[in-house]
Parts: sequence; structure tokens; C-alpha cells
Amino acid sequence: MLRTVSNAFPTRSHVGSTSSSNSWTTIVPALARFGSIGVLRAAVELINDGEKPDASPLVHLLRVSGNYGYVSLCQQLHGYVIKHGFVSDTRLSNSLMRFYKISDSLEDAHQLFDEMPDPDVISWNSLVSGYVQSGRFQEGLCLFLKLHRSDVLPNEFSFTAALAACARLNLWPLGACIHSKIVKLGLEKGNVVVGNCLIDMYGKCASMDDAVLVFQHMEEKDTVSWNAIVASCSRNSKLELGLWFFHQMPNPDTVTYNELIDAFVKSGDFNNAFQVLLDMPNPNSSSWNTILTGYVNSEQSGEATEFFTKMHSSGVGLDEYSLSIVLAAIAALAVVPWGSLIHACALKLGLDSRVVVASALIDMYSKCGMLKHAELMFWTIPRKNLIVWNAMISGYARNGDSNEAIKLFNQLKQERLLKPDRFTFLNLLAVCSHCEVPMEVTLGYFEMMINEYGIKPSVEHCCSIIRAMGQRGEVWQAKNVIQEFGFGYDGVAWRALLGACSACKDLKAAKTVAAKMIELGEADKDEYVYIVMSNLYAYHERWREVSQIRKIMREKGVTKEVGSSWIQGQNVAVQF
DNA sequence: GTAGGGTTAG
Repeated sequence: MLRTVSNAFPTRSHVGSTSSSNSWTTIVPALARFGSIGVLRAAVELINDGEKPDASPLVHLLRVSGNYGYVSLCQQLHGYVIKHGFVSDTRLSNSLMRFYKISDSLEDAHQLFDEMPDPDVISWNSLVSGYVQSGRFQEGLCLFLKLHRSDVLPNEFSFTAALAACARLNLWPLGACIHSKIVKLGLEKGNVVVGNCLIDMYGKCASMDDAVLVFQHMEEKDTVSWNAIVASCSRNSKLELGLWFFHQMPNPDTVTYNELIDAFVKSGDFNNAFQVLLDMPNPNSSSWNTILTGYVNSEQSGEATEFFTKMHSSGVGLDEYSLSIVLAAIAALAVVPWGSLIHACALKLGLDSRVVVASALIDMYSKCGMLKHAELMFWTIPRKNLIVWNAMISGYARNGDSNEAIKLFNQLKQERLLKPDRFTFLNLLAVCSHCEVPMEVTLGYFEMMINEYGIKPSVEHCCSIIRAMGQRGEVWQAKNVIQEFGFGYDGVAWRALLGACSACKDLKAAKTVAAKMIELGEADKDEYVYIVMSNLYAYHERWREVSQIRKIMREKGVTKEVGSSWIQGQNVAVQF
């Protein structure tokens, strides 16, 4: 085993051969201070020479080799830890957890945690923050709540990770509850990070006044505190107040300016956003990406690609986000040559296997109808995450290939490495409802989602079921779906049901649904209800009702163009 | 020789 540890090194020693004068007492401080490859190699050679380390050198070794990304070496060190009976050493296990976290193997970190006889507060914090940092906020919070019920006392580190999760999930009640706990334990005093997390949490949970209160009561403020309060204001449409805080701020940094750009972009003020970009001291790729994202989100894809060209020639580096955002714009414009160009660019920058880029490429190719390219992309990604799988399933769904979508879903399920989420099922159910997949199969997936994966159906999931039922003329059953899952007051669900009535030409049911939509005020949002009803009456040759509806539509100022475009794809277009 | 855990922009 020791021989293999030595073989894990990609380079030769930088310190020459290990002299016999080396020992753990000299190597450990060197590992702690420099952590160079040479020192690391010397340490491994020491193990190979039979110098048994105790826990402390192993902790250092794990940290340094983890930082260099020596996955195989760390795994072997894990083996060494098990073989030499260090498994119950909490500090060592915490080091191993850190390695699994930074090498994107949260599952391994969790397994290790479960095997620890005596996890301490750092073990808990490490895993909670691991989940939160990789965007798995719910799992992070569940673990935090478990910690709360355990014998281990949570500290300020535990609370900050939990607050970050509340912020991202918009959980004001839990966030406020954690705040009161923090105050009770006196943890908000003398700790800037706790205050910063509170400002951020309140800001993201639409509670700007609370954010300002926390900010004002903080004994000590750093740049993050100021950035958090500026962002809280602009996020809650208080741009003026945000600018006021900005002008009070002692040392704005790049993040501050990027937040200002974001605030202007979100309020649709691209001119001021540019001005900040031009005037700020050190714009980075994020500064540019923020404006790029603004264009894509406001459906100005042409402007986005133009801006990307400017960004490219400005000399600022392109990162994985720049590429994925511009790919979204290109996908919307469906200009394949540009997409290929970005693909080449990603290859050149070595960013093509990053999941954000890879999934954006899959999405772009499938939106341009080039499924083969999307597939090629998908199968060459070494470590696929759920976003990548979802992008490919969505690609099949978009192109109406239910067989392939279902096949891929089954494979995802069989591999058992990743759990399908609500987006996976959204794509799966959508393709089922569009491709006349047998109803029992479609319903089977719907039930699997609820019972096997514990995913609460959203109104969009139900809409797919409603559409599938509508195609088979089962509109009354579809109506039951709305009631059963509690979407009786959701206009979107009734809209889907009206579409279902229209698909199976069921005038009687459509009349009931239209009445419900008028009652909910859904009919006032646009002309959909009137157009569907008018077409249905026309189909049934009820011309008197058709002219009545046309009269209402004229009074509402509905134009011919709107009428025909809305109906596209429903095969019932009537020209007025 | 005392490691191992936390916050802000996209």
C-alpha cells in the first residue's frame, strides 16, 4: 500500500531524495507552513520508510494533498486511516470529510459522517455547509435541525450555514426563528459573519426593514456587511436607499459595483449599468456577466450576443458563466454556427466539461434541433450531475422523442447515483402528455414522483397530467386532479384544463371551465379564454355564440394577430 | 507540531 501512495504523485520530488534526518517533527511544520509538493512527497516517503504517523501528520497530509487535487492519494490515506485504527479520531475524520467535500463527493462525506462514532460540532458544520455550498439547501437544513436535536451544541458556524440556506429557500419564518436563537445564545455580538448572514437572509426573504435593523445594530461592519445591505435594498426595489448606503460605504469593492450593476439591470436601466461598468475600478468577468444575464432574462438575445462580442474584445476573461449565458441567448436565436463557435471556445478554455457549460451546450444543441450533437455532449461528460441529466431529458422532450426521454430516465433511475427531482419529472410528464404515451404509464410516473421520491406535485406537474387526460377526452377526471392536489384557485391549472377541453372539443366542459376562469379573474389577463371558446363554438357551428364572443373581444380590443398566434399548434385556428 | 467548520455579486 505504501508503494502505491508513493506512485500517486504525478511529478518527481522537488526536494531530492528523502534524507534519514527527516522525521514527522520536521515534516509537519513544513506541511503546515508551505505545503509544497516536495514536502508532500517527502512525507509520503517517510510513510514508505515505515515511519508511522499519528493523527496530526495525517491531517496535514490530507489537507495538502486535497488542495492539490490528489484524489487517489487521499483515498489511499483514507485506507491507511482505516487500516491503522484511526477511524474513531474525530479530527482525522473531519479532515477526510473536507477532502470528500472539495472533491465533489458529498455522498462519501455523508457516509463517513454516518460512520463516525462521535461526530463533534465541526463534523456537523462541515456536512451542513457542504450541502448548502453545493446548492442542496433542504438537505442542509434538515441536517441542521438534526444537529439541533442532537447532544452536540450548535455554534455560530452552524447558524451561519443554516441562515444561508434559509436565505436561498426564502424561509423567513425559520430564518427569524434562528435569529432569535442566535440572540438567546448571544452569538450575534462580536461576530461580523453572523450579522452579515442575517442581513442577507432578511434581504433575500423580502424583509428589508429587518435587514436594515440588523445592519444598524452591528457593532462592527466589514465590506460584506455593506454589500449585503446594498443588495438587500436593491433586491427589494429600494434602489435609491441602496445607492444611499453605497455612498456612505467606506471601501466599495468589485462585489459592491457588481451589485449596483445588477440592481440597475434588474430595474431595466441598462444605461446606468454600463456607466457603472465603465467607471468601476476593477471590473471582472462577473461584472460583464451580470449585464449579459440581464439581456438574456429580458429576452434581448440579439443584444446579449452583441454584448458578448464586446466582452470578448475587452480583454476580460470569459468564465464558465459567460459561456453558459451566451449559449442560452444563442439557443433562443437558434443560430447553430454561433453555438459551435462557443463550443470551440469552451474546448479551448478547457471549460467544456464544467456542468454549467455542458448543460448549456446540451440545451443549445437540442433547442436547435441537433439532438445528435446534444447526445454526444451528454455522453462525453465524465461526472454528470442531475442538471446535465435533466438537460438531456428535456432535450428529448423538446424534440418530442418520448422513447429516448423515458429510456434515459430509466437509466438515471437504475444508476441510483442521483435522485430525480421535480424538474426531471416535469420534463418526463411533459413529453408523456405531448406524445400520447399510454395514460397508465404517465400516471405511473406521476405516482412514482409522489410516493417513491416524496416530491409534492406543482401546478405545472398537474398541468401535464391534465393535458394527457384531455387528449383522451377525460376532462372530468382532469378536473378532479385540480381539486385533489389543491389547485382550485390557480388560474394556470384551469387554463390547462380549458386547453384540454379544446383538444377534445368538449364544449360543455369548456363552458364550466371558462366560467371558473372568469370567476378567478383569469379571463381578464389575456384573450385565451375568449379565443378558445370562440373556436369551440365555431367547431360546433354555434354561430350566434361565436358572434357574441367576437363582440366582447372587439370591446376588449383583441387584434387578429394575437388571436391567431395564441392558437398556434392547437390546430383550431380561426381567422377573424 | 493543534489541524477540521461560516457570509456578499452572476
